[in-house]
Amino acid sequence: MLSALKRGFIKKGYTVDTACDGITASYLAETNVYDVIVLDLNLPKKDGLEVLEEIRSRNENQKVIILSARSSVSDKVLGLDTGANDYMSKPFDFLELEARIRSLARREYAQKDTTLSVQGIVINTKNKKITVNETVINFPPKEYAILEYLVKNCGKVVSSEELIDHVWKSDVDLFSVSVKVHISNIRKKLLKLCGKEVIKTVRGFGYMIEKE
Amino acid sequence: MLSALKRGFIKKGYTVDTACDGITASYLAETNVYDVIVLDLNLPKKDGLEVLEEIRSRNENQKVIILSARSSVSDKVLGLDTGANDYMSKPFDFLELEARIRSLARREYAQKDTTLSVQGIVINTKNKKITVNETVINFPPKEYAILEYLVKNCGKVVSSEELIDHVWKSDVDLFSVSVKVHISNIRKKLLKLCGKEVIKTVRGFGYMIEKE
DNA sequence: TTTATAAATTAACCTTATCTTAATCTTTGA
DNA sequence: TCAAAGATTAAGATAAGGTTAATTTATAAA
Repeated sequence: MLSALKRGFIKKGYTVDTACDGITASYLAETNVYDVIVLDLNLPKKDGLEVLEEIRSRNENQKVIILSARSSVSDKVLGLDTGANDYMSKPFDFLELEARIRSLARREYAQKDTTLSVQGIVINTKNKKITVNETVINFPPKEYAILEYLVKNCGKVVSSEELIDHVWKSDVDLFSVSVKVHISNIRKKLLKLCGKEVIKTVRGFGYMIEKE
Repeated sequence: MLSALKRGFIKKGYTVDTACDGITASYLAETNVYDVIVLDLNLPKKDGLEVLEEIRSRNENQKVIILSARSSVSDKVLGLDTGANDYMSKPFDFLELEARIRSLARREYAQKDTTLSVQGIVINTKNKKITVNETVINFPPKEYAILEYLVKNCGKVVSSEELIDHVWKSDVDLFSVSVKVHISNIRKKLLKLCGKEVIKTVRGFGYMIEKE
């Protein structure tokens, strides 16, 4: 069934990783970023619910659909309460599974297509354009990514380390010096158009854009 | 069925609004903020899917579970693709519906709790702001960390060594003198706004903030 | 491929908030 | 009363963050 599902999803254009046992599943979930994880409960080596618990403890937002032969209400309730986002009992229909995956993934995708906005800054995440007071400014990639992350997390202090984690590729080893320079350059551009300091420094903690 | 569900959920401690037709449903969804909306597709006056589309266009993040007599795969796929987060076909089990609601609502709740508070001191761990009697004060990193630790452990005596362990990086070798100075500075600021000593000294043991 | 251009990073230097230390003063309990 | 624990103050040390300019790296055009 595993390979049949994989073939089916690849045909539909998805990128798929598979695991034959619980330990591999848990390892893959830890080391990769997935839109959705389809998790069979009946796994060798490590129980599916245990895998789910590990996934959930590591990442509150990971989307997980449980696939299980157990179809009783109590099994479903247990699965959902352990942290699954959805539960399908076998036998299931491929099209329904796909629709449920789409439904779970939609929100993440949808977010990418929307515009974010705060304090007069409007970010179109689709075409990567940033508008401030009707003026469209071109931000280079890193500056764009930093500003987008700050706007997405407005109202929260974001540390340099957090920025580096999210904006840079995971393999780079970078000093926060670079962040300072980028922040400085972003501020310069914003100040010209906003007339006020949008990015605040919270000394010792990081940077923040206030929520209105 | 509507009133039976309502009674059931209220008994479980949920707060529930109900609507008997599509127009009312759409209106309620527009004018209120709900953790989850359970939406029957077969509604008088306005079709459920139409209501769903309106909800979704207004709020990308609203959680919606469809409840429907139509149980074919194509109906489910249509419902989920229109923007539902989940789909249950009748007849359904109340406990399963509740578990699915919990599953959808879980994530929102998880994010909400970012403030600690005791004795009129409110600490927002997200933006690192400390509010005392409506006044926001800026605490430097060490002072902030010490106060946060004391508030987190209010009602318990915290020794200087414990503070050093938790507030300072593990590699520093520090005398407790520094803690004393920080405590003194924190007290000075709090006293100005509280009018009372919030941090008590327990001679020989450490410091404590009383639990109310 | 080479060249021109833009972008990212590093380095150097500056300012200043914050931290620590030491000296001194105050409180507490035997 | 008097040690010991704790509090306070102020001064020097430290580290966080900002800015500018130079260097390196990536990207696009010829």
